[in-house]
Amino acid sequence: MRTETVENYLKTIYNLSSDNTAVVTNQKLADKLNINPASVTEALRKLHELKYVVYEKSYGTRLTATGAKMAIDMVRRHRIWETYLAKELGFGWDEVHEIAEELEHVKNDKLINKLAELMGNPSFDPHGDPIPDAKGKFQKNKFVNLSEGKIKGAYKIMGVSDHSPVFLKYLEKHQLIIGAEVQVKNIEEVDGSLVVLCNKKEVIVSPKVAGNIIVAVK
Amino acid sequence: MRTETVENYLKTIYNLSSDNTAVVTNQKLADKLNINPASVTEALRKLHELKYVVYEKSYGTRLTATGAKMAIDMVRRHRIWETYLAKELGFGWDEVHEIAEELEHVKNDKLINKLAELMGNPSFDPHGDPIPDAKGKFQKNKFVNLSEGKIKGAYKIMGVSDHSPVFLKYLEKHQLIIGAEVQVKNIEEVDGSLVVLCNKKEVIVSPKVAGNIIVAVK
DNA sequence: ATTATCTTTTAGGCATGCCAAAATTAATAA
DNA sequence: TTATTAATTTTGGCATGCCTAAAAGATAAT
Ligand SMILES: [Mn+2]
Ligand SMILES: [Mn+2]
Ligand SMILES: [Mn+2]
Ligand SMILES: [Mn+2]
Repeated sequence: MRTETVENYLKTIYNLSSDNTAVVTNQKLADKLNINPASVTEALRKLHELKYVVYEKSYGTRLTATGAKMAIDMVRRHRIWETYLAKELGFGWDEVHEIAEELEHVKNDKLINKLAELMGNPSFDPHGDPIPDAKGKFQKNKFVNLSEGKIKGAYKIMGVSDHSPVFLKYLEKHQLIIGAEVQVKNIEEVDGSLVVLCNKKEVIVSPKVAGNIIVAVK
Repeated sequence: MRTETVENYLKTIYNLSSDNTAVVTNQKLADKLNINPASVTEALRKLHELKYVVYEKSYGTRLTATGAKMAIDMVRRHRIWETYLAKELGFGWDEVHEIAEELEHVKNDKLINKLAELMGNPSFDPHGDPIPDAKGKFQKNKFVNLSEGKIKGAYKIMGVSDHSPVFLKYLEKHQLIIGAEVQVKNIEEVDGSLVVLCNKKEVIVSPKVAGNIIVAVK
C-alpha cells in the first residue's frame, strides 16, 4: 500500500543514501522522521515485504528499483511544489519545505506536470537541489562545498544542504543566497572561519555554515 | 483533534444541512462519505465529545458554532483550490473536485489566502458555488432551479448542484456551462423535459438534468 | 577476551478509523 | 394497535502506525 507513511519512508531513505546505493541505518531514519527506532524496525519489515526496500536485520536498508522509482517521484513532487510556492506564490525559501511536505502527497501526476510545465520545467528547486523530470532523470551537478574554498577563490552559490528556516533566514540576512557570487578573502587560523566578500560586504562564515553552502568554482 | 477525518465529517455535515441548522441523518452521512453507518455513529460520538457537533442519538446531528466555523473553513479551502485548478492550471470543471478533496487538507491559511488573492478573491467556484471569504462570510445568492423554468422564460446558468464528472461532461457537451444564456422553448407534456435554446441550438433537457442546473431569471 | 556502550529488535500496548453481524429503536403499513 | 421494514447502535474485530521498556546484538575500549 502506498500510504503517506510509505511515501515518507521511501523519500527519506532516498535522501539519506545520497550516493545512490548506500545503506541507511535505522537510527538515521528514526532521527529524520522523528520516530522511535522500534517503529522504524517495524516499518522496514513491511517495506521489505512490499519489495520497496531490501532490509537486512541489524545491518541496514537500501531501496529496490521499485522503491527508488517511488522515492524519486516523491522528490520530484516535493521540489516542484517548493519551486512553485517560491516562484509563483512568493513564499520565502525558508517557508516552502514545510508546506511541500504536505502537498507532495497529493496523488495527481497531471497536477505536478502542469505546475512544472507552467514554470518551464525547472531543473533546480529554491534550495538548489535538482528536480528529476517526469521520467525520473536528473541533471547531475558537480559542485563543491564552500568549506573547501581557498583564499582568493571566487565561487557562486548554487545550493544549500541545510533546509531549516533558521539557517535559511540567516543566509538571507547576509545575502548569501542562490546565485550570489562570493570571494574568499581570508581563512581564520583560529577556527577555520571564512572571511568572504559578498555583495561588496565582508561576511564571516563559520565552518558549520560554510559546510552547508554548495558552490560552483568560478 | 483536527484530523483529515474530522475535517471531512464537518464539511460533509455542513454540505448536507444546506439550510443552515437542519439536522443531518447518519444514513446520509454514511452515503456521502462512503462509510459504514456503524462507523458514522462512532465518529459522531467523538465529534460530539469534541464539541464540534450536537449529536442526539437516533435523531440526528448539527454543527456547533465551532464546528460550523471549521466546516466553512474547509468549504473555503475546497472551493479556492477548485477555482485555482480550473482558472490558473486549466483543469476542467469535471476534474477539479477530486483533486481539491486532497488539497483542502493542507494546513496553511497563508497558502489559501495567497491563492485567493492571486485570483482577485473570487466569490464563486467553477460549479457556481459561493466561496466564503477569510472571515467565513459568503455572498448569498438567490437563484432558482432550471426545472422551475417556464415556457418562453430566459435564464442564465449560474451553477450546478451535481458535481460528478459524468454530469459535468454532459453539460459541457451541450454548452450548458456557467454563464450560458438559455431560453425555454417548450416543456414536453410526456416527461416534463425542457426544450431550451442555448447558443442558437436546441437542446432537450431532462427533468433530472434540469433539476441540477441553477439559474438566474433574466 | 571482557566489559561498557550504543544500536536494533522484541514484546506488549494504545489510539484512530474502519467493518460485519447482531440487537435495538423508530417509522410505516396493515 | 400490531406487524413489518428501515435506520441506528452495540459488540467484537481488524489494520495501520505509533510508543515504552526490556532483551539481544554489534562495536569499541581496556
Ligand atoms: Mn511527506
Ligand atoms: Mn528543496
Ligand atoms: Mn476531504
Ligand atoms: Mn465546487
